[in-house]
Formats: sequence, structure tokens, C-alpha cells
Amino acid sequence: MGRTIKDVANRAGVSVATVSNVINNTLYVSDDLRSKVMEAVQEIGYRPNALARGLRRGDTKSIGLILPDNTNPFFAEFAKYVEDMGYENGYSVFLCNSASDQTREISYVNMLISKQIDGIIFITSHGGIKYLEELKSRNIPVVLVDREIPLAFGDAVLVNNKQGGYLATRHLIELGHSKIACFTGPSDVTPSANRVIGYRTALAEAGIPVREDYILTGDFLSQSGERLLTQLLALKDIPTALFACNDMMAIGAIKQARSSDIRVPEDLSIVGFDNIFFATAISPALTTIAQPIHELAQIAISLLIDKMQERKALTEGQRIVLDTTLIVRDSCQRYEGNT
Amino acid sequence: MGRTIKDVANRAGVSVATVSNVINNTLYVSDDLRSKVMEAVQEIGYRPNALARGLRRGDTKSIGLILPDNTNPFFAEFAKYVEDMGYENGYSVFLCNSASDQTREISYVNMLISKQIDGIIFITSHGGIKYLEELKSRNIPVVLVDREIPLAFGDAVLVNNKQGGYLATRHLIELGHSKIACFTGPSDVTPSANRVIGYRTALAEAGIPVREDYILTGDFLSQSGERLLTQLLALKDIPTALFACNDMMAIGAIKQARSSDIRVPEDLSIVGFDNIFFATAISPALTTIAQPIHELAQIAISLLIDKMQERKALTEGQRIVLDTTLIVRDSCQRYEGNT
DNA sequence: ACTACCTATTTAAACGATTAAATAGGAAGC
DNA sequence: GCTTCCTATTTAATCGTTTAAATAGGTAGT
Repeated sequence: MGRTIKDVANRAGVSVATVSNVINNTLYVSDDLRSKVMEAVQEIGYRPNALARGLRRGDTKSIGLILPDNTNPFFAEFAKYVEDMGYENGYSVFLCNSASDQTREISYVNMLISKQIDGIIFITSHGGIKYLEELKSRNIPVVLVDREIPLAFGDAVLVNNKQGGYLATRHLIELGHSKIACFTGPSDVTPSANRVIGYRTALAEAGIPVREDYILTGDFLSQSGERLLTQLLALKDIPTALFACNDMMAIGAIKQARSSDIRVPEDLSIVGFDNIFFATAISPALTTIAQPIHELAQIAISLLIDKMQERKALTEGQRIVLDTTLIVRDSCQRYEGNT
Repeated sequence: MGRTIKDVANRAGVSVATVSNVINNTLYVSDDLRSKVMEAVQEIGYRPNALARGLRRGDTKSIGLILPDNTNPFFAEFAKYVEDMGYENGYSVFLCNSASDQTREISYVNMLISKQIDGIIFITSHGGIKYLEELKSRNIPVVLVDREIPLAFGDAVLVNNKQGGYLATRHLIELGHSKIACFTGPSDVTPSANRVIGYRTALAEAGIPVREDYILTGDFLSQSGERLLTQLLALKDIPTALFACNDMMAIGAIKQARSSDIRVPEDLSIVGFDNIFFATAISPALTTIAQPIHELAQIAISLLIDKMQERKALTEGQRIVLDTTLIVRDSCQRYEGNT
């Protein structure tokens, strides 16, 4: 027993067009036929084939969400909001972890194009724009999130990372620190680059020379926070404060500090970035820079939905920048030592 | 300019069948035509339309992943493994958060059916099997994970939750505790129900009477751990130990304990369940029951892939149960008080 | 030289929907 | 009663593939 529109039509004794019109409410259908159709739909448990429908209509009500790693609470939360708002608007979302690997990003973009998704939300880790060009030429809307790349088209929802890095660093300076280290992310990922710029700006403003050996490059994962802290402790002149470019590395650092008998915040003050839930759960609770993640996701998806529903040629994209805020908790302390 | 197989065929001066045969390597095509086709494909940037292909072939290389909340690190990790192995096998995955809401689960199942996914990995929160029946009748493979429901068909990959609950509780008993509370999840979710059974078994075995007022029901979220701990502290006879049915609630409890001036583990020993990454990051590091999450995901997806590729009528499903292990960290202490 | 048989390629029929265009049947106007 | 005009419904084209069946062209066998 099939379950196609034709089966419904046969059973109800009408044409497929009528069934379609009932289902989609596209044309007037008499009450008589309408109820016959609905009955037949129930009886055989008919459910429209979205492939056929999409092929004909030219859309799929599916979107792609490409991000580095859904396991990072920041992205997890973001994904959840996107999925949630997508659901409310009738879209399903493909989860695509790029693992910050460009090849994989490209491969996912191709897969998504092939699957005819209606739009993409993209938290990229790489600067390349070749594949974005292709999306443009196919008129597929894209919203770039969090990580800025020179955009030929598409909207971008960004966080003011420079301001965030500045805020974090200034907080430490105001607490009397001058030996402030920085854990950054891979250099071709703009968010952390900008956070470091903010860091440098704050130091410069305070007349504190930047020490390049205090700036260590990690990969945003907790383990690299551990590793970098060990590296930091091996320096001759150990810093008294640390700005980690994301919370996961900050948490890794705290963890490593604990096992290295470095007390936080007594021996080392730490500021993170992201304000993930676990920043409140660990001990000491992490002082951090909050990204407006809900707003970020909300804006991203509604921009995307707008574009998807317009259906006209894509226009030059918007570029929205959101501010960050400093959240003071227990991982920082006034520096009392001799400077 | 279109980008269909027909455009490729025209440009290469061959029929669409030939193009298709080149692309899919289905029939022999002379080197001459083959290279002409490949060239044309490159030139116009052709990418097969997966809708049309799926419609014709009867599969989509997409699977659905339904789980309560991708924000919970346990599920996040699970999702990541699934996505990863899916990717390696050419499948894309739809992320579906049910928020433990049955209506939403059903609605997602319908959506997925409509989108013609090839299979579903389902971490359900509810016992209903109506929709599973429909999947069966449509011959869509399902793998149930972690949460057992009477399964008419489909495979199930489970964790021995009774054993886990038992292990956790016995650990506390061996440390000398007898007043042991338990934070459980919603009652119609089997994993926590089974964990509680394990808890009761261990108590019974040690001859400790079960106190029903020590068993509190939460919802697996960290906030409910906080709330339940407050509730617990309001009791006349405050327990000295706590078994939380998942790590998130345990973490919530630790957080709340901290702000209630209850020391962990000095005043209260806590065992969690799941062994999420953050169990190691918080302080005190959480003693917990580890679920073999990687294995769980790995088995789930490979069972699913097997079924999807067999393409024959679904057989009675397998039921695989994995064991848990106790991971001792710093959140428990020997009870020295007078019993 | 004619049939027989391959083999490389093409033709055309699906797949399951949507929808523009065609049709049939009634009501209304004269 | 005949045309005209609606309106409810159906017919058939279409979306972009895959693939079974048809075809054409060549080689070999006798």
C-alpha cells in the first residue's frame, strides 16, 4: 500500500489536484470533497513527501548550521536557540560540525547546497570566501556569525570582540595587575584576534608594555587551557593575571592551576570570555565577558528567515555588531604585591 | 543559467543518462565522453539536486537525531559522535531538540518522515509508541538510545542504569554513609527510574531503610539540582550524602551547596551520573558514574547504518546493554559522624 | 554478405508533489 | 433556448534525477 497523494485521491474519489488543494488550502474545495479527502488522508496515514514538494516548489524548509564544535557550551547554546526558533518557524536544521577544519567546512557547504537547503548560518573558522561566492551565485542566503570575514554578500552578526578584550584587560589593570597574560585562539579566526587587539589596546592605554611571551596561542578547547597554563608557569617572570579568549580555556587553566598548586584568584586572576553556563558552576566562579548569545542567535535566524522568505536576489548584507559586558565573579583579585 | 543535469548534458553534447552514468559511475562511458562531461560539470559548477535524486532513488542520506536538549553536555557529546560518524559515512543529521516534550517529539518524527530521512536515532523522554508504529509501517529504521521503551521493533542501545545507580549508592555506603538522598528525573523517563532502582537495591542490600522523603524529583537540569538541594536542606534530618541521577543536577547541587555554606565533601558527599567533561572541571571534581558515551553513540549509529543499508523489511531489533563504571574523584568523603 | 551478438549511448518512464491551463456543468442574462 | 460567464474540478506539464528498455553502430562468425 502506497501513501502518495495519488493513493489519497483514489480512495477519496477525486483528483490529485483536489487533494493538494485541500492539504495546502490553495483553492476552494467544496465541503463534501474536502471532508472525503481529509478522511482518506487519515485512513491511509498520508504524509506529503517533502522531496517531491521541495523539488516542485523550490524550497525545503531546511537550513544548515555550520559551527566548529557543538560540544562547546557556547556553540551548543547557540545551536539550541537556532534550532528552537527554526522549529517555531517550520524549519529543520542540519547540524554541521566543522571541527574548525576548512576542508570539512567546504564539504558541508557542498552537501548543503546539494540538499537544497534554504539558507545557512555559518560560524566559520576560516577566511576563505570561494564557497561563499558559490552560495551567492545560487542565491542562497547566508548569515555569518561571530567570526568576521570579508563578506561579498550575506549578513553578519558579530560581537564587539575588541571591546570585550579591552573590557577584560582593563578590569585586570584596574585591579592593579600589570603582568597580564593572554590565551588566544588560532590566528586566522578573527574573534580571538580582535579580543587580543582589545587586550593590547587596554595595556597600551595604561602604559603597560605588551610582552609577546605572555601571549600564547591555543585552540579554544579546555585542554589547551591546561597546556598553556603549564607553559605560562614555566616562564621566568610568571604573570599575576590571565585573560583567556574563551571560557573553555579559562576553565582548563583553572583546572590546571588547581593541580599545580596555583591558587585562583590569590596567585592568579583569570578572566574568561563567552559567559557559558559553567562559568557559574566552577569554583571559583569565573569572571568573564558575556556575549549576548541569545540575541546573537535570535538576530541571526531572523535575518536568515527574512532573506529566505524574500526570495528575491540577495542584496548587500547587513553587518550587526553587538556589545559585550563584563561579568564580575570570583576569579579575580586585587593585586597587592610589589609591581 | 541553470545548473541541472540537462545543462551539463547540453554543454557536453551528450544525453542526461550519460552524465548520470559518469557522475555515479553506474555504467561504462568512453573516456572521450567522460572527460567532456567532467569538464562541463566543472564549467557550470554543477551539483546534483539531492531532492530529485532522493525522490528517484528512495533515500536521502539524511538521518534524524531526536534528543531532549543538545545543551546538556552528555547529549552534546553524543550528538557530536553521531554527527561525526554520520559525516564519515555520507549522512547529514537533523538536530531535533524535544525539550522532553512529547508533542514536540511527535511533531519532529512527522517532520522527519515527511522529509524522507533514512533513519532515526531517538533519545526519547516518553513512553508512547504510537509514532514508532508508524515508523515501522514505513520501514524506517530507528535506534532507541539510553531510554528504554517497550519496543515493537527497532534496535535499542542502553546503559545498565540499575547497575549504575547501584554502584553509586554502594560507593557511598562503603564510605560509611547511611543517610543518602537521591535526586531523580521525571518519572516517565526510564533511565532515572532505573538508577533509582539501583539506589534502592544498594540500600536494601546494606539493610538501610529507604526514606521516601530523601528521594526528590527534578528534571535533569542544573537549576533543579540547586532547587532540590535547598529542599533537602530544609528537611529535619539532613542527609550526609547524595546520589544525583545526572551530573548536571549534581553540579547544580554543588553550586547551591557552596552558596548555602555546606561544604562538599566534608558536610555532604555527592555522586553524579554521566561523567560529562565538566565533572572534572568543577571543584571538588565530581565522583560520578561514567556512561560509555562514545561507545553508545558508535553502536547506535553503526546499527542504524546497517539497517539503513540493508533496505529489507525490518526485523526484530537488538537490545544492547552497556555497563557503567564508577569514577572516584573528590566529591565524596568517608562519613565519620555518629550514625 | 548476412545474421547474430555486443556495447556504448540515448530515449523515455518513473519518483510524488504543485499548479497553470483546460473542462464541465450551472446560473444568469437576453 | 441560446449564449455568456462563473466556479468547482480535473488534466497534464513540470521540477531534476535515475534507470530500464530501446537503439544504433560495430565486430565477429559462418
